[in-house]
Amino acid sequence: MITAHLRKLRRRIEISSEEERAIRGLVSETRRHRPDEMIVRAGEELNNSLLLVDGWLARCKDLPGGERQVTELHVAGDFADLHGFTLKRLDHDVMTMSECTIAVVPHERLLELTGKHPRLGRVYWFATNIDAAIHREWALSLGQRSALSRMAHLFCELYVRLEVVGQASRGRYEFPLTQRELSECLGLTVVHANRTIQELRRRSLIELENRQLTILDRRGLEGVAQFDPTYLYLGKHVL
Amino acid sequence: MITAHLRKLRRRIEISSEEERAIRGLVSETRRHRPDEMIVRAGEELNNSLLLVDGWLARCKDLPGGERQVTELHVAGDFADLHGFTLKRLDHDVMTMSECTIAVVPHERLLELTGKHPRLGRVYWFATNIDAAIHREWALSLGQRSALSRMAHLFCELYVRLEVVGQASRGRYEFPLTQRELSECLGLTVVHANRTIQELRRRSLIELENRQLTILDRRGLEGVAQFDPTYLYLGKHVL
DNA sequence: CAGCAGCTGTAACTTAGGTTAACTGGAAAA
DNA sequence: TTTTCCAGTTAACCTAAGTTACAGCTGCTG
Repeated sequence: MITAHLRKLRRRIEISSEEERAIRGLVSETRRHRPDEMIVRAGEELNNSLLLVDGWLARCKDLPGGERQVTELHVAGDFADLHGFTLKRLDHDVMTMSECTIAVVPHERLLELTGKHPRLGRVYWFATNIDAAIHREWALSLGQRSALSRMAHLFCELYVRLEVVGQASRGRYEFPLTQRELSECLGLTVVHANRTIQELRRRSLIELENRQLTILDRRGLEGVAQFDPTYLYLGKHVL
Repeated sequence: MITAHLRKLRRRIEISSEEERAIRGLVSETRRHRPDEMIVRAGEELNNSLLLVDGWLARCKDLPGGERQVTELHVAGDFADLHGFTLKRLDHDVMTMSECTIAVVPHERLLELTGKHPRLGRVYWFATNIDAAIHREWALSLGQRSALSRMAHLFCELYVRLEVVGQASRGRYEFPLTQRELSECLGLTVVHANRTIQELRRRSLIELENRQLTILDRRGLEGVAQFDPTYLYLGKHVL
């Protein structure tokens, strides 16, 4: 059920089998959701955090005028709102971008876990800090990279993150977002997002059809993205 | 020495006097820095976190071409790199924006503190999660707000954060950044940042001279910023 | 199986913000 | 003093991205 999550953790730190057992005990129930559902609303009080087992989620922030910015995308193995454990209510919505399977983790269990295993407390603290590092990289993209470079960067980031959980290989992964949703990640209009996809296609860097993304030239794509995965903290880490 | 920090914490959560004593014991030494110094370099191994006692710091991310994005500004009472406690190395530089007084907190002491006081562990986890919430609000600004609204938003955010630590009142605070540095926060060129300041002045929303920012019309400024401080989590919080 | 809704693709035109470059004025060197 | 330097300012011009509008396609659903 939560193998992707453990795989993601183990890509960064050691987890003993006892710790693994404790982590597996976090989940109280699992749920299914249809695409385009809002599963956490900004401001509502939280008693659970949601561990994404399968599918894609987005953290969305909206302006009164309706403009939307996605601040992070989540894939299998990610906690979508682990920060809700300390924040108690979120400053953004969480929406499904595809069919999703979600494991519910009650905050009491997290409290108990981090009490019994202080190291796992630091591990999950670390996990929210990686989310923050991703936010910073997105801010760099939004503030300084061109539309083309920004989109290329997002495709590179997702490739790496999906590969960790075995959902990307041989330059391919399923990319369930519509162009509108993609444009909301990148701070572009749909029309310009479309032009930008065309340009990446024209340069033979990617293919994108039927929700399947194929990276034709990884080097080339990483080049236009100026992609450096250090910010994902993938090396082995001691906590 | 770290009164601003305690004031900031207490604005959000209860801190007992015993906890206060433990927190005061974190600091090993304090240092002074001149403006425009790099005090933490991206990637270097960290054994300390830095608590800003006085002055302004910025978290900077640079592109190979030299473009810089500031991902967060820090003022008195903030930990500049508390996330370094779990990340061990940063994905960004930390630079002084003014003369600064900085208290050094060794990671061993943080480890000891969070071991003895698990609640304070959650408090500091909470603190890094607020930084992430600020990152998200900046991403929303960078992706969706106009230059004018974005700059207004930054001025509003800083007013609230400085007021908490007693460094802003009656619509005024010291703003030590140059227009170049300000432009790097906002993802604008210096020239356009300048035009944008002019426009805020023309609308009688702010004055800015000799590194002093005066907000002439708080309502008006918050209006163009569409500022809602919820993301700063200022209410009382239980952990 | 008609009709609608949502996603994708294009084109024509507009605009916010970028670029380059030049000028000002004050403060620190010299 | 004079010189240098840098933050701030302004202007002229340019371009990446936004806007509006429409057409084609797919997949529902009634």
